[in-house]
Amino acid sequence: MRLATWNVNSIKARLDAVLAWIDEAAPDVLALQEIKCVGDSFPELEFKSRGYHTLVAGQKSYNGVALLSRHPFKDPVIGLDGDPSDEQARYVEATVEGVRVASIYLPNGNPIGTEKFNYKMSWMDRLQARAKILLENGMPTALMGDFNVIPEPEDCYNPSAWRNDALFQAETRAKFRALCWLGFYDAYRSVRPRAPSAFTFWDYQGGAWQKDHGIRIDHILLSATALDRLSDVDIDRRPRGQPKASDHTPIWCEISDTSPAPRL
DNA sequence: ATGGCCGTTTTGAACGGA
Repeated sequence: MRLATWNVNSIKARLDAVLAWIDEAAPDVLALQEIKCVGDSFPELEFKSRGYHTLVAGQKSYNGVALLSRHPFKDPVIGLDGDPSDEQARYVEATVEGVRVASIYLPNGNPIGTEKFNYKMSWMDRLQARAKILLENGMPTALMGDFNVIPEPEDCYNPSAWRNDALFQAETRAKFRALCWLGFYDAYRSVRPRAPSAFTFWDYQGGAWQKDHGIRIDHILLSATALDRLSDVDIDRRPRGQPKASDHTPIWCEISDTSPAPRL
């Protein structure tokens, strides 16, 4: 089963690019972020005609996440527990073929020292609480999306340029690591621990793409039971180089039906 | 100094992104 995630920065502006990518990459599940539309405006029919079910947590103008799947969804959950007053559409979760999958758009949190950063921190605490429940449920699980976290200095072109950014704060990175200590594994680094320039985002400004001044902030976190079935993972940089691209590019992984044989 | 963006919204300056 192939799982993928992509912050598309408006599904309306990116529809042709997303359709072209799923035709080529053929993911079984694609988690989308920043669809920037309400559920009624989501191009459900275009995906349905390609054999995909859709599950949408929409919001007008900002945020918005969705899941596409070739197989039916079971037990969908829209929204993240822990703050009933939170109206931002940043979380959707469901079971596909016995795997629990989530599409996550974690708050940006800039500038630091403001209510936006506090919101990011409390959102990460809520995600931690949800992740704990998912592990206790015991199903193989993939948390996929735009985490807005640069985990390590190697995950950005110039760490000093990000020192005062919410994406690279010690507190932000510590909460991301807490998810890992809980039992969620960074799929990309599990397979490619020292791959350089493993970026998923390049700013529109300053020729960042042309200079490869990127950051790795889109992640697939796998429970141990899902990691045990991981056979491949990669970042597909090609969509970022297309005209009218999103500032993010997709990352995907392959989960085998059974665990790969031990290499002894 | 070593850059210049993009998508959204009661269409045009403001906001959010990272």
